Amino acid sequence: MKRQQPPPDAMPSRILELPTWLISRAYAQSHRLLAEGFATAGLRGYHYRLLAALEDFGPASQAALSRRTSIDRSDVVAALNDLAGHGLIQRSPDRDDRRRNVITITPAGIKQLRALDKIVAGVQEKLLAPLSAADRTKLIRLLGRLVEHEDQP
Amino acid sequence: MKRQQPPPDAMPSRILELPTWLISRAYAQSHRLLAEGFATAGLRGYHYRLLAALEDFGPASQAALSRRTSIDRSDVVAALNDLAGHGLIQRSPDRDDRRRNVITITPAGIKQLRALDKIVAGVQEKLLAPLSAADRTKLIRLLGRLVEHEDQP
DNA sequence: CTGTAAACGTTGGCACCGCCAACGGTAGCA
DNA sequence: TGCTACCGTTGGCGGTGCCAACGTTTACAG
Repeated sequence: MKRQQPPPDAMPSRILELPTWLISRAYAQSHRLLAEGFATAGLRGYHYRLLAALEDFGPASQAALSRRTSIDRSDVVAALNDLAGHGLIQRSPDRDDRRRNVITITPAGIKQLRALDKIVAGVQEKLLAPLSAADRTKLIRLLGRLVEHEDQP
Repeated sequence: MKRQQPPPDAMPSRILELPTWLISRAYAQSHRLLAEGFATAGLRGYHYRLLAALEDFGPASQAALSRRTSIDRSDVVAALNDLAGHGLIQRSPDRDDRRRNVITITPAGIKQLRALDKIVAGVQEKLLAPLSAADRTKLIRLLGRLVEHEDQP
């Protein structure tokens, strides 16, 4: 019985046990799953975040979207260009403040967002598959506490 | 009393509660801390992984290092170039197999690795600061179980 | 023994996410 | 009014992770 894929060599143990390493592995997995899912729609994580923010908060300026999604203003520009290209959002000048664009999600955008929501839910399921419901809750609580303290010096 | 930094707007809740989102936030934090630490030595995560593998397993070919660190062969080339430039490793042709280079960590490399180990340990501490010892153990176990199943179809 | 397959190092490229600097245009405020 | 801040946009950079292709060298099957 021969191994089909060459055996994955062991990493240095000092790294293998690091929390930072485990987190980076978990992130790699979740990123891979999400990217695969989003790619079926020709989109990426940024697009999902933006569409979700638009549905949750309604039409908004690009700067507001940047703040709400934690995506850099310049990256918002590019992602919105993509979304507009797919007809998922609409950009129009703000008549009350000529610095701004008002971004609106289109019906097609809402429809796409629904599909992405399903994909994202499926990814959570796949990612957490090895854990019981109780363990999932525990993990989420623990990660939440790590992340809460994000902006402390 | 005025806010020095503009208030961070809230993200869409559907995203804020996703395990994949929490993991990506945790990764961002740990990556930021590690990058800051490594940068003080002018190095990056790849370099640490390679030095650690060299110390743990002894001199090795680049392909072996690639497998042991899960860094792509082509990226190993570049990272080893950097390390050689800093005098932390030595590249020499393998006389028994002329396809290979033998990579050896230098005394300076070992010394640098010691410093990086300390930095990395400090980052674990900073990252896990919000958690009790028991919670840290729990988190590590849970993440370990997520990551174990990495290569399942 | 010979021809094919595999491994190796290297170059070059691409994607995603995140971040920063600078610009011209606009709005708000002292 | 003039200064400051905000806005959208362009262009760039870095870290991590991939993949394709190449010439060289080794290993293996016939």
